[in-house]
Amino acid sequence: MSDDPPNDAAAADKISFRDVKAEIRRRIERRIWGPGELVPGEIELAEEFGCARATVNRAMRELTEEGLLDRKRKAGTRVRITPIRQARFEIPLVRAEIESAGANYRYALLSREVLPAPAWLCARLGLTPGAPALHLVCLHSADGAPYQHEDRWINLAALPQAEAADFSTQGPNEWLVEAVPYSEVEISFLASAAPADVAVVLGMEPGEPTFTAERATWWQGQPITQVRLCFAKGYRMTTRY
Amino acid sequence: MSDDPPNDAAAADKISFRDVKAEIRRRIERRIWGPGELVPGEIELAEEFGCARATVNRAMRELTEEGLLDRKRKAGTRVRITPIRQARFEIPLVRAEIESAGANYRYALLSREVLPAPAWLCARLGLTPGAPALHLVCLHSADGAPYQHEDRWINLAALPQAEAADFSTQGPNEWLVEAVPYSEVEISFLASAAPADVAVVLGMEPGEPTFTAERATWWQGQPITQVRLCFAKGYRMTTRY
DNA sequence: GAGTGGTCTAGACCACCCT
DNA sequence: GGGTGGTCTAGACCACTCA
Repeated sequence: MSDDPPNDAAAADKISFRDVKAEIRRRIERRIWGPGELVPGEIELAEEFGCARATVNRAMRELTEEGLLDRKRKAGTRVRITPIRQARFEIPLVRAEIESAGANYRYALLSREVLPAPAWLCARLGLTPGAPALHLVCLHSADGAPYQHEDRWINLAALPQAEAADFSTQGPNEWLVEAVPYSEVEISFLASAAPADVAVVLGMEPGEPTFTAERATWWQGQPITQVRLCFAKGYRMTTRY
Repeated sequence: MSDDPPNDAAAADKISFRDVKAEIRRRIERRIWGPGELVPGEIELAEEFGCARATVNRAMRELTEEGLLDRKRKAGTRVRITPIRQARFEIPLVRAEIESAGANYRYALLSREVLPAPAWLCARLGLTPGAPALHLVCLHSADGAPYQHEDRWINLAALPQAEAADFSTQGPNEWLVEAVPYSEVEISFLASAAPADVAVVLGMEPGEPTFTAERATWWQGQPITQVRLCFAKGYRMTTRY
């Protein structure tokens, strides 16, 4: 009862945009504001909550980003009829993914060759036919168990220094992150049948389903690399929202 | 030459947080500010750009969210050593996904039964054993071709009105979005071998790889539904970032 | 045309946390 | 301890778009 400490929820010091956000979210979830319904304007809400309009604005802006609201000038703000469900996945380096699971990471280079880029790769990345490419095949393991098979092509025209790089101890992924960070990426996830060579390495039967990621990367419009990652049996990509 | 229209890029009216964001991003991409490096403080940048600190703040806050920067009070702002690569996927209703591809959507209910929830389901959702559940199997087609097989369980203890709902023309997904919007979701993606019944429906061989999503849903802490979605051959989930 | 959201500003206070 | 980011405020102007 002494003086009130600034820690508990009851202390109504100043309204944060988080408070506003939470309250608005509550009203949507409890259907106080039903789907498709027009919600009060920023000024009105600012008065109700006793805060500045900017505070309400930030709250509603973030809720819009999260797919709960739909805002239009003049028309006002509405609760989305169908909330946009979106999930965010982090795309970690394999090493980080394995180590953060508390397992021991190991990397092995299975093959390396310099070839003219095959036709499908040129089509995929927009390469000039016959451009020199570095083809790498690698295995990433967790606690000694195969975890991910990596089949990578690097455009040597754009990244000639890759030819001199030593990929026997460092994975191409980590090398590339250092050499060409902040690039533009297209990524796909699919289920594929493990080709024989991949299956052998991952300890599966050929044709068994393998969770697969395909990633193509550009840097300032220039094609850099394309990779197919096949995960060992039982892999799942999970998230909450 | 009359008066200057406010349309072209050269018109330097007022600095937007977008401008600041783009410029900072440019400096990071071009390694003017290298990985791990400390970048100037908000006040300094605000002076450089000739704008308010709040403007710089918003720019840097968003770049932090996008995984390019790392901010700590007192320590200042640094370029992330390894940028966090993250991808955002929208989780659309199948119907929307199919129709937005310009195809004709069709829905069919394959089976429906009320059962006590099986043990695995209770474990997954945290249900009391023996709770009544509605089990639905459906098929979603695009232009007459099978697209997605849906195997769903609904917790009737939480959603008794589901038992009376007519799922012969409307998919459970759409019904649930109306009945229980804004719920909490855990979703996984994996590659699985198509079970015989699924394979038949999707026109695949049993055991063939199928891209699979598993989704569990709660509402205010209460388990609502669990679904396994198997996609037809060739499905990919793609995004750019 | 007018109302709503979108953004910028200038100033202020605070919390956190490195040196 | 002090510097940095985090946030709120009050006011202002603008752009879009609906009626």
